[in-house]
Amino acid sequence: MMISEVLDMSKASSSVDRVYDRVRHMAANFEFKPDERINESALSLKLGASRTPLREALNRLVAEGFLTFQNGRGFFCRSLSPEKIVDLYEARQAIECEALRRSVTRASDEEIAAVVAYLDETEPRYNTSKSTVEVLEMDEDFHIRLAELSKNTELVRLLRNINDRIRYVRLVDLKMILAKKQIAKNKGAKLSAHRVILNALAARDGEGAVAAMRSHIERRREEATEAVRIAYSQLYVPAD
Amino acid sequence: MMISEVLDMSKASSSVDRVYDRVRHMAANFEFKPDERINESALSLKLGASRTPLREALNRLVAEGFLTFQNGRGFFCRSLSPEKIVDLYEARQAIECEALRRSVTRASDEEIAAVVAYLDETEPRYNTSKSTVEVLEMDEDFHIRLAELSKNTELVRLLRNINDRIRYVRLVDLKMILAKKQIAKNKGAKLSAHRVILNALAARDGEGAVAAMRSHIERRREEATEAVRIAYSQLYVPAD
DNA sequence: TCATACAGAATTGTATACAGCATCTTATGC
DNA sequence: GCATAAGATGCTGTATACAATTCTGTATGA
Repeated sequence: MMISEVLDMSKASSSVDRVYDRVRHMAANFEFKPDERINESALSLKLGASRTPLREALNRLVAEGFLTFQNGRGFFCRSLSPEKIVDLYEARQAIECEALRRSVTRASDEEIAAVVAYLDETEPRYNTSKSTVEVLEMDEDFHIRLAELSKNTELVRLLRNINDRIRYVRLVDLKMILAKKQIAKNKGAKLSAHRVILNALAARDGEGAVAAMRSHIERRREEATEAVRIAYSQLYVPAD
Repeated sequence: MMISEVLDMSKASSSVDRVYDRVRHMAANFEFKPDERINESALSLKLGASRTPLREALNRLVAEGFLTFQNGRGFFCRSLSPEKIVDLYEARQAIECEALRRSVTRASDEEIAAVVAYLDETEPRYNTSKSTVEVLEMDEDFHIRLAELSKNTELVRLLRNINDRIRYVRLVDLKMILAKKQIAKNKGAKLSAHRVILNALAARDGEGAVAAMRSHIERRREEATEAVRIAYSQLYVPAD
């Protein structure tokens, strides 16, 4: 038996799965423009699969909120509006605060310590990294690990979905923040928002942790309208 | 031009949509047993459509959490476990409390009054109705109307999804409550939980409203484990 | 100039076919 | 009697075909 056969736990991922991953990534990053109609034949050709598995993937993505569907007219990229993004930020607050509330009683000291260790490890790169994509990935990863402490798989699932749907705007927002050099001001003296949340959780201070999380996300939510405006301008100008 | 053409806004719903509605209903009500494998050919025959639109509908339902999917083995009904149901109740708390928090500043007095009117109208039937299905529908409807006051379509969407996924267990739970005659005790003197939440919202008392909502749902969450046990026994005995 | 109607092209919606797995049955050896 | 292997069966995964619908571009009339 070959080593590759032993290591291959991927269940020989199907055509639908491959197509799904690709299209989801494309939709998340607005490689389809907002409200753009998706041509099934062209896309299936580009992805090297027939329309049948493509349409199955597209249907999944509609249910996940990445695409929309109109009878007889086919699939479209989701629209991009400040209202929609604000809605998602609020949903994120709901999910993450609830998760935190549950984590206070359900997460062991060891599990919390593991997230602290992750924060210790990644924090240096936070302020030095030139890649906004990398920074955002670390940020998302932290929030997911934190949410997982709640032991509630549904909350984690919802958070993953929401994160992926606001990723593009968050990326723009992050660039905006870096451009304004707000990071530099925050560096050093003040504890990072993540650290504050985690300290409160470790101290089993539910109210404090939730309050810190709420205001942490609230800050970004308030920037959403401007971030969407910038996102639009980025989407409709030649790539840099 | 015929009147029917003018009135027909239904866009001649497609085969996928019809199949989707039917299968979603079946899955919500556990007409498929937990973890049961779904035979596509048999089901497509039963629903009068070919496998192609059926599979598109099934893929949507996987993304919505009603079904699961395993590569090469096909589609299965979701499993039914106390842990999963508790997770969903907690997600519901997160969503509904967040919606309430937003409604405090966003709902007009008139909009709140409309929900009060709905409560006034339906409340008499609450304690008299023999149909648990009707009672649950009224309850769900109230919660949706309340959530809509937040003007956050994403929260409403999430709540709809969660409600549909816990409906079967809630129905069992409701029968359990009625059997114990807890309704009779609550009738009269005490304000209904819905009334308390709505009063707090009308008074713009966000903290009070959220606290009332949280404990309202919490009470049901605590019964989830027993309700799931009963649900299981109902599913695996001859229908009454 | 604008609106409308029509024909052709393009695209979607669904059925069907078939290859490839997974599962079940039966047979065989221990 | 039990475990295992081989063959048969049934189901899933995907491609393709074609019907039905929508879209596009052009021509016609007010």
